[in-house]
Amino acid sequence: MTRQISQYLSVDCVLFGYNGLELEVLIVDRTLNDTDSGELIINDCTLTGNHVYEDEPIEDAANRVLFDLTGLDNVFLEQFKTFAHPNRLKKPNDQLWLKSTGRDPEARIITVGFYSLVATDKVKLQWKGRNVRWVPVSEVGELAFDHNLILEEALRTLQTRIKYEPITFELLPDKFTLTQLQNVYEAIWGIELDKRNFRKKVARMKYLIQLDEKQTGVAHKPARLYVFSRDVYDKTKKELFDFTI
Amino acid sequence: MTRQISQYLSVDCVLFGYNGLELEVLIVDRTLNDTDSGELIINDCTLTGNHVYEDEPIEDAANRVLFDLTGLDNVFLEQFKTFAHPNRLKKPNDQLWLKSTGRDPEARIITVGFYSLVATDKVKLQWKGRNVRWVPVSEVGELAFDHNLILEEALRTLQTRIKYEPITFELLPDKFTLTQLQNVYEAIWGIELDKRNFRKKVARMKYLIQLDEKQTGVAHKPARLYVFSRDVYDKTKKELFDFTI
DNA sequence: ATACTTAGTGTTGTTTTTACACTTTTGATT
DNA sequence: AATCAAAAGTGTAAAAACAACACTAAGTAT
Repeated sequence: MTRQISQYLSVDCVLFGYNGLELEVLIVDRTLNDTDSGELIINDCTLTGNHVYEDEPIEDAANRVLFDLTGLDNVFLEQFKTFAHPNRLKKPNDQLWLKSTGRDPEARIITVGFYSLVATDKVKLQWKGRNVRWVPVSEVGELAFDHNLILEEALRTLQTRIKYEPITFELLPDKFTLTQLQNVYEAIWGIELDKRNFRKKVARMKYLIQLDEKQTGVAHKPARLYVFSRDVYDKTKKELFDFTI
Repeated sequence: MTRQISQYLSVDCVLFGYNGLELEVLIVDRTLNDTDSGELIINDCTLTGNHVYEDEPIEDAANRVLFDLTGLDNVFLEQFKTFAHPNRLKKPNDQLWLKSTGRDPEARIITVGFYSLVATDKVKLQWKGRNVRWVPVSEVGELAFDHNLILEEALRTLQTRIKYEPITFELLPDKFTLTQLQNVYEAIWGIELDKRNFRKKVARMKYLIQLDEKQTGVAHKPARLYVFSRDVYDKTKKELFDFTI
């Protein structure tokens, strides 16, 4: 009994990473060869998406995509928007892609957009033999389907969400320095922040725990390392859902 | 040529209103009679949702539901989450509903959740002869399908969103008093706010314009009326996307 | 005239924000 | 051993925002 694939529902995961310098997004190269001539007919880039099995919740499908890619479970993952425009897959190349995977090119395919944050150095990437690579968000070119739109919305969501929720450390190693943390905010917002004010602000966040450890192997004064404590965060969040408008 | 309905895609609109006292949500009573005996077999309540036409963007479908209900165009409307669990419509009553509208009860039906804010006194409600009524959110009982879950998520989204975006006046008449505005926040959050601090805070919001008008027909000191200026808001929003974490 | 009801207002102490520049600590180089 | 390079780490003062708190004003109803 093989598992049935939904013919009209898919998930796309906008997988954000951080290389110490820029915000990156995971891009898949997809090539399609003509079945007869073997000639290359399409060479497109896309976000990492996938089908959903008929009996599979969409959150599970998104997690499956992430697990297949990164080998990681428990990656930060959040649904942000659903894309269902009737013409979203009606460009000629889109239609070829659908046909090549046995889909009905007339069907209205709905995709639920998730975004995800991973520490790029935590993972060894692989995906079904396809070439996947990190691309700085600012250098992403034209993507197939409506994936440029999806990326744009995901980025907007991320930029807003980090104002109110401490999720940026998901892009960093478990132990990180305050400068690294500041760099993440700067990379996501594309602006510079004041170092002293930034540090005063994070000093108030009880869930950022200073360790008795320092950076090693750097050719300058080594920075102190910090970890994020989910326990402390959950506790303070429960105490204080900030109601002031 | 009749317009085709999508067999697997729907929208649900969580329509929030405010009665001057409590936050309310629009609920539809649905009854189903046995085709043979005419006997009432189901009497369920649901949120206001509908099918999506095959050639219709989901935003249009959601706006159509709102227009059919309220006669209003340009109502505040925002997509907040998509519900696609494979078992979301597998309860016995859900299956009866699907059959009664000619749907395949086996199909996996995806619903995109929108929420919407309307000033209840702006609208005369009607919906295809069905009984629709405002119910205080705190008094909503068991709903059919997964609509209790959808309502819960919509409310959570609303509670969060009003912290950062001025959308509360959508629940009020065009001209409103500061007390009314404060009451809306209190109703949505279920807490009380300090009147003086609240007024100091809104005084800083340049997009709340004080009119040279006062309330009439009240048996006490009449309050000044205010309007929301979208122009001013859009301008200040562009100037200041608040980057501080 | 009086009572009732909601509108509207100010102060003080505390916390947060913003703007801004120099010293410290390490490894690398000579 | 001395110097250099590079990033870490730190404080202050003025302005703004926040939090707690109670009385007077202005209109209708009787």
